[in-house]
Amino acid sequence: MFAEVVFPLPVDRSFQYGVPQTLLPGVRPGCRVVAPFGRRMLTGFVVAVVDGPPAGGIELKNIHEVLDETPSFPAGFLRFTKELSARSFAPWGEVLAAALPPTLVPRDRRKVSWTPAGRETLLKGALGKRERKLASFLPRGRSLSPEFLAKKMGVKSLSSLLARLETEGLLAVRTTSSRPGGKARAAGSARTSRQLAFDFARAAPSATDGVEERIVEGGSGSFYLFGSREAREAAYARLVRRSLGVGGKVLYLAPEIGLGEAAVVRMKGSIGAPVAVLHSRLSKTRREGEWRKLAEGRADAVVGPRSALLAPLPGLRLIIVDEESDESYVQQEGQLYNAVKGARIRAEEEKAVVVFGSSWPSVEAFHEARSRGTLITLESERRKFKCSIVDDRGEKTALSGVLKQKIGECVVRGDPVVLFVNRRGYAPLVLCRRCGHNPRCRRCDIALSYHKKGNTWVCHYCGATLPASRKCPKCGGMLVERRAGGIEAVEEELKNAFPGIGTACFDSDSAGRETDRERIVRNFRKGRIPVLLGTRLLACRTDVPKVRLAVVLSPEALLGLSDYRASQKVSGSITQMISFVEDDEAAEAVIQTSCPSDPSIRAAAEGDYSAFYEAEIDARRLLNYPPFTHVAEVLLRGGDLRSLARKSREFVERLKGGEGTVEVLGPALASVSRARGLYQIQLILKGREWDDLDQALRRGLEKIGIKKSLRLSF
DNA sequence: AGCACGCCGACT
DNA sequence: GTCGGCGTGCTC
Repeated sequence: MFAEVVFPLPVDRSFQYGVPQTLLPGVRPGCRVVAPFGRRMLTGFVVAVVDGPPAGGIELKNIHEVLDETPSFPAGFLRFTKELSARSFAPWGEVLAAALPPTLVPRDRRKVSWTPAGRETLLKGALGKRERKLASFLPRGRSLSPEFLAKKMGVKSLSSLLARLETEGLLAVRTTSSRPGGKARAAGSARTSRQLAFDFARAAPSATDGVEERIVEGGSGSFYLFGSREAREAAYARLVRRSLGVGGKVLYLAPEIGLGEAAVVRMKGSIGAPVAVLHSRLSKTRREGEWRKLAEGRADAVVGPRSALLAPLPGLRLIIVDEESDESYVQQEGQLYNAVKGARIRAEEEKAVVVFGSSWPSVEAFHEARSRGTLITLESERRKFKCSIVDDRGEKTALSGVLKQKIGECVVRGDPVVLFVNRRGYAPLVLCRRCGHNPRCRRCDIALSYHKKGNTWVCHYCGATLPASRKCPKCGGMLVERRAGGIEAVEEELKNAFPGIGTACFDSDSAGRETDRERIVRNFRKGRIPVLLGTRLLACRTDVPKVRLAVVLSPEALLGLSDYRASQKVSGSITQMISFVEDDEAAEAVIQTSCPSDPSIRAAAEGDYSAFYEAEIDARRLLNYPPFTHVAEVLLRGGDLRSLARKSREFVERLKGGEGTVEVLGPALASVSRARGLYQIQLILKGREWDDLDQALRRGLEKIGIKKSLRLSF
């Protein structure tokens, strides 16, 4: 018998192993195994078991150990992840590893430390330059990993140095396995679970009857719920209850961690279903606990952000993807898959119903739902609050006079105000008055922003921080901040206009940790902060009480030029931000912008999705963008611009050498041409059929030894 | 990812 | 002239 195994490595293929007699009954698809790979021992996953040896007569190694008594992954989950990995260009093994808590994917870790002999030699000063440098990063008595040390020392590889010192007996290399002693531990104590609870008192619309029917039948299906948050949640409640009623499990995806938690909290009431929560910020042990709870069937539902897509849910019947158009679901740098696409695949492979929902859908999804007849428009009352647009061209200050007056009225009345400023820090650009130079990040091709708090220059791309200076580093001239209000500048202006006013900033600088964020929201709720300022970080919170006045400053700043999704992004963000306003005739939202006549801003202000959709879908049709074509955005990265450029041309050559027509834009330097010390070259591929694009990408990426990230439309 | 093999610059 | 850097390629 032979096993096909995939490993959590950037290697997109499986490897065959022999199965020794002693392990025979235990090796089944979905099991975690330990197997020799090169000269290492790795944890991998059995994806198939076959009788005959593979053709080609390669000498096979044997599986070393089986870690599971019951497979970690059921057959349906394997099918789902295989398809997800193929469609995302992400190695299957990496996807499977991402589906497990890290504690269940043991890895050998090497640590080096000085031996007594090494320490002695070092003290005597009998070692060379290199060795002394190593010693400065590796204190006596410490054990550190070779990778960590190499990074600290700014070297690509330390292997030869370490190997030599080891053979000389000066350095000790210890290999530790994170593998726990025994097999899968016994089921943990059934800690009190969270209660999944929607508000059932609210009369839900019968619009979802068809969906409920499908859930009860137990087939797969896909639907789109279009409507306000309140209307959607009422509908979700019905669907969740129906699904649990027939013994089906529920997967509920929400955009951000904060949102996920808030959603759980809001599901108060009771239907007695234990809910697990999964997100990457949980501690390793918590994550394992929640994972086991689900795998062992002790929880009926899971709530979480994109990563919860891979939660174990035996008997899954319903997947809800709320805020479908949210960017956080999308496959981006460092992220393996698109969670919206993944939800659909999972529903297909595991015979579940997937329900997407939003009050401002992505045009792609809306178009698809409409043409397939799976769009469900939820009845919502006409919104009552007023929304106006203020033109800020010609204003000298960040807050226009009109705006200040409105804020003043609220402050006097004691009504809380929320103000969205989509720019961190104080000034987004610092310029030298004499030579025009502006300080830029050393590792990224972007201007540093000035942050008054801490008096620093910050790179908003890589997070690098430098002490700010008043003088130009180039010519010594005076530096001036370009007055284009960051959140700190707006706060300052507010304090000048309303001396003594209480404010707080909700952004990644002032509210980096979740505890800070909760404290700010709590204080705001209690009325201790009359005006709350926030970036997009605040926009995705759902635990902020509604206000009488919400202000959106410069939403056009979110417009990335040359991005076909810009209108979608801007209008979606505005919709999210103005939803902080109470739905009342006396409440108001104000959008202050330098593009007051932009159609997508206007549509969002008026809450008129169909106006936005009709205009946008026409534009997409005219310019051959999704949903009428498929687009892949490819970002290639490398430290050396020359070889990167050469490789990107090679990539294009290979793309073109096949059947099917694929339009290639680029290669061109990305808008941020250098990030974290790496140059970035961008390509955009368009294809009428997904298959054309898929095959072209496969041809291009084959054996291309290059750092890449993809963003695929679906 | 990590580890081995193979080719060019700064040291004995 | 070697040592030791890192680009390239492979791992059942």
